[in-house]
Amino acid sequence: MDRLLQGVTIKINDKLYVKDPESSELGKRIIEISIQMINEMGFENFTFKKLGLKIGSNESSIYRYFENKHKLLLYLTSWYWGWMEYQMVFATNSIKNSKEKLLKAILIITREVKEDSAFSHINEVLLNKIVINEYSKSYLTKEVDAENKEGFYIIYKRLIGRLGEMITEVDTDYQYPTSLASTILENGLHQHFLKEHFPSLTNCNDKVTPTQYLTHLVFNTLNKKLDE
Amino acid sequence: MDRLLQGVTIKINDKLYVKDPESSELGKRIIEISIQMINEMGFENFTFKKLGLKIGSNESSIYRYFENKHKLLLYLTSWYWGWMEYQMVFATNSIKNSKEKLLKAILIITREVKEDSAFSHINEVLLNKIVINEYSKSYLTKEVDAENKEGFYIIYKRLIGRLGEMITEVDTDYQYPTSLASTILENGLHQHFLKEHFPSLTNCNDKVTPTQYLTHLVFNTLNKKLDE
DNA sequence: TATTATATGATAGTAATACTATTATATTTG
DNA sequence: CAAATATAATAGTATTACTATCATATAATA
Repeated sequence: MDRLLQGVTIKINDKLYVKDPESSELGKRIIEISIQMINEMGFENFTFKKLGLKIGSNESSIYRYFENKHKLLLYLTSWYWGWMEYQMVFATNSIKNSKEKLLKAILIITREVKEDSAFSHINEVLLNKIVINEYSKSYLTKEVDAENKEGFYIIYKRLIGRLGEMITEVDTDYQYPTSLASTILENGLHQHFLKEHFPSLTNCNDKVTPTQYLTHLVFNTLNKKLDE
Repeated sequence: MDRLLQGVTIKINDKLYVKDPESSELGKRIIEISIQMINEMGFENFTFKKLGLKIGSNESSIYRYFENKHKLLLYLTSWYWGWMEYQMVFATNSIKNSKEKLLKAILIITREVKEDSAFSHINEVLLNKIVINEYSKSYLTKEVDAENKEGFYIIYKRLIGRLGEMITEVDTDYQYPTSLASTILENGLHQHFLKEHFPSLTNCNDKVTPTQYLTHLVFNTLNKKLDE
């Protein structure tokens, strides 16, 4: 899995950056260190000035890569969903059985990322945490419709589309495949958040994963038990 | 329903305000107009200065009621969840049948608020929209654990607790009642958001409500069909 | 009625944020 | 070697998120 990633690059909407951060060392450092910093201090407290200070570069140089930190967040989260999509497609492609396929997809999407692939400047473990804690902020804005039109969320939408299709393959009669796909993605993140900060609001814990909960939810809803 | 609300007040954690906004005309205006403004411009663009300007009061006077806009958001959303809890408890109390009870609870929690009760300065229709668009921001912060300890989320937690109990009453063997309760609350809001901004990511629309989707999800998961 | 709290308003000020603009310098490429 | 390009340094602006101080209006009490 990891090795195969070497040759793969995730294509991000080029309106999200001024200059492609993949095109230079500084750009890559911006990505690498911003992931660390957003994790440590949270998106609200993170600023380009602080980032510049930490990477020993200038604030103005960072603005040559990203218009503002909101676009940077969109860039990072797009990368994450692109990476998820790649993994999901790759891992499910060869699976013939539609239930097994969906099962695998849910696993990939809702599991906690525990290992950094170490093949790029992007730390997927930290990025997963960023997505859990900050992703909603990228669309819960007054600009969401305009940005949606610009295509800033296409990867996320494509991923949900694919997952929705897998759901339909398991149960053609199910009336809410797209909603359910959205629920899996979004509530997957949410259950991880609850586990960490509101343990009394979830049954997920050290033993029970969000994946288990959501898998159970999905397969019962589709009325197709795993052992059927 | 509405009439009964007249005598009921929702008790909010008093650490959320400096001075109780219910205790004065200015306080009530702060609440009333801030709900309007957060709706119009979004939480990020909303400031106490702008609020002061609009209500013909002084920025410094608003700070005498709320430390900052984050606390104001917590106050507003706490009120909302308290109002939801009241409605839910009131409407389900007399229902003996546990399935019907849960059905009703889900309806109340996930339906779109369409009418303002007009008995207070709080516009519940707008407040519902605020909760849909801004609630996550109240807990997706680095301060969440500290604020949770302060009890800023108790009403929300209590509501989920109650809903979780209702789920257990319907199916004692179900392993994830709390997670499912959280999913109903959170994904209820999310499906409303998707309906509005990402119609391609949901099956909810003018004809199909988030309530229908979630009701179907819950009762299938609990393996107890409504017509059983 | 005079005194005194209390609430609100007006003004000023600070540090930080989120940028934009300009100029200088270093590095790469043709 | 010249020219283009990337980055750094510095300065400056409007806005935000406050804090502090003082003035004034209104209400409560002696």
